[in-house]
Amino acid sequence: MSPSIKDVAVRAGVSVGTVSNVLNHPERVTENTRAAVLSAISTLGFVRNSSAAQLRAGTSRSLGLIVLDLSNPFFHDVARGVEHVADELGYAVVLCNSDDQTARENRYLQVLEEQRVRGVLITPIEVSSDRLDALRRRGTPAVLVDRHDPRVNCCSVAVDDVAGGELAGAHLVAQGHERIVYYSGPPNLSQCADRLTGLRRAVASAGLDPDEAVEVVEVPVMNARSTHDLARARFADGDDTPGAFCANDLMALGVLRAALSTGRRVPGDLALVGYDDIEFAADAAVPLTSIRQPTQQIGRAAAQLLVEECDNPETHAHQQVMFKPELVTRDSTTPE
Amino acid sequence: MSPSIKDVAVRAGVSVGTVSNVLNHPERVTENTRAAVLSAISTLGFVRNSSAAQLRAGTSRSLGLIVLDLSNPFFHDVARGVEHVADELGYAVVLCNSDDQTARENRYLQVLEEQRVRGVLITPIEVSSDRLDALRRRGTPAVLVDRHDPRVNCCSVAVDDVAGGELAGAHLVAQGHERIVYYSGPPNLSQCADRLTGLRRAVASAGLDPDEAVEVVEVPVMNARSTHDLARARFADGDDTPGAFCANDLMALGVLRAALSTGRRVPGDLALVGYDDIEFAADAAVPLTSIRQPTQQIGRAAAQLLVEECDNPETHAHQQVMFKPELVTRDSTTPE
DNA sequence: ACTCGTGAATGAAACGTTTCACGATCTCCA
DNA sequence: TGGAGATCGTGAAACGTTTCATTCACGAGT
Repeated sequence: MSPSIKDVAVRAGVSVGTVSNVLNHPERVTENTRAAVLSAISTLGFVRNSSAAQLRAGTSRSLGLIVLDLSNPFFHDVARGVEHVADELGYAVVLCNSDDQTARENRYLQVLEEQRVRGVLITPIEVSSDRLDALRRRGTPAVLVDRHDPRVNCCSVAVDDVAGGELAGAHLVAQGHERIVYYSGPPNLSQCADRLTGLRRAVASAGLDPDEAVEVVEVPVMNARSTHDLARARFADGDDTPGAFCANDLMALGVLRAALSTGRRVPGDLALVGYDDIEFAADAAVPLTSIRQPTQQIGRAAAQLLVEECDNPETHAHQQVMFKPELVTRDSTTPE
Repeated sequence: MSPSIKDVAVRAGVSVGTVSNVLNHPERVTENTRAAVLSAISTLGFVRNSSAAQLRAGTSRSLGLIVLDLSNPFFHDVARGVEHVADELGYAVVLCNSDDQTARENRYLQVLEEQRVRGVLITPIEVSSDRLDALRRRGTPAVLVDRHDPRVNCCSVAVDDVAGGELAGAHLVAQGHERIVYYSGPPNLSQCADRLTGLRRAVASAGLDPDEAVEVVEVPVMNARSTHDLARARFADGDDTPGAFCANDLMALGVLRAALSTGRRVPGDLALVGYDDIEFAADAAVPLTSIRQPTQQIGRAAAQLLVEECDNPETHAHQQVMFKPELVTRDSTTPE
């Protein structure tokens, strides 16, 4: 078995309390004894048992973060933001990937609660989850990431998707395109629906009729291949709509490839706007105009809200933070 | 404070030992008492305190996984493989991202050891790390991922990079290209060096002189943009080498864009091979021929080795597993 | 010489589990 | 009827920390 604080105490000729003080309150201990204890620690190779420490202390300094999909750069950046703030404030982050499976999400919530994390950051699969409600009822604060709670029962941090759609729409209209295809994901995803709302709003405020100017194409799986296949079929059928807006960049890359391989010039024949501004957007065959979300900031803000709630449970007031997205213009809409 | 096993015991009218049995050995307990205990648990909203459990049990059922860079799809897939196996064997995985910083790597090693994880899977920044040696000396098994230990002191799982380079080289030569540019990363990375070795070997065994047929271009940062800039400059200078092999797919995408934008046809004027077969390779402007590594399998194998060592510490013999990469042929080398 | 105050170290209690040797109760059969 | 098993449940000990009231040692001030 690995040596305990007791072994260290014996070796250094002091009591266990003193060893603990060296570890946690070095200033309470004399230079000499501290040195003796530290040397005992290193010769024995002592490593503190955090289970015991946390059991006694009753509370941990760690946060749980449950994201939908770590392979999505969006969530990866969010996580980075969270870790950064947590680091600064002396919290550890337990990173969990629910992979869009309710079973996994629930399991992780259970594990995090058993570990007595101070709080949880989560992009839930369903906005209202019994498991999550129970957690919060028992006193573990939670913050929603990239989602809003319809009943405003906890803090949340998200991005204004309507505004994002509006940015894209306004940009396309400003380039003179009066007909736009919107490649959407499943319409029950609020992100997809909101972006469409924004797009239609932009079109309307340019004096066009949204019902005529905007055509919605629902793509079942929001990836490049699936979108490519759909778009290619449309192009083969003679689709010559001059503008396209995609619910994410991967989809836009699919449309781009379909367009180029059917002899269309981008942006000459087709102006294309994506969403998310993923790293590769700038490096695509035609660099992609996209809507950038402040991903790291989302993570940072969420972590700050959570820690604030953990530290001041009584005075805390729930907040719904909403960031604004930003248009990044590249070759896919603006001729060089 | 949240209710403890004691509160549950009182509520259900049984002893704490019985509650513990319901939790851990349900078969030792009568149908009736089990029901009573479970109902007490749910009305009180009891959640087991894993610190206490682990403290008493002395050992945990969790593994640590430290990767270099979670934003790299390669490591993401490895992690997926690890989680899958761990799940099956009833282990939890603590996922850590060292982000290529020694300080972070050391901090995580410390945390994992304090948590008394059963074992650690790691892609270390330096192959020989004092911190890691110490960990293993104190009895926590470790397995190297995507690295080999020169002193064969622990298990490791990696991919044969020489073979990968050879595959790429043989393929390009078979297509009739007798001059090849190798876009390499920093040559002190064994991955880059090994792939070059393989490439030269393939060229040589086709009867060509490697020194003449292979030109090495060192790209300082292994991403798309940096490679694009370098390649574009070369193309502008009139480079007309018919074959190119890149140390990873992002670099290949950079070369691809540079080639297309300077009017070259791919594969007509330039045949291009990448490495890693990242998800986007198939969806690039010209779908990319690439060398696929069995990423998930790496993770699975590593996890299996680790668990094996954890379960049979005495009989265990260290193994160095080496996977073979695979050529995936797409349009960037084969005319349609 | 005596007390007081201060700073350092002590040691026992407590945290919430799991474990295990030990009772209690019941069943079955001689 | 009695005793041997088998089956359930009990309760105290133990895990390795942290905390905190207490003790100790040592100078300074009267």
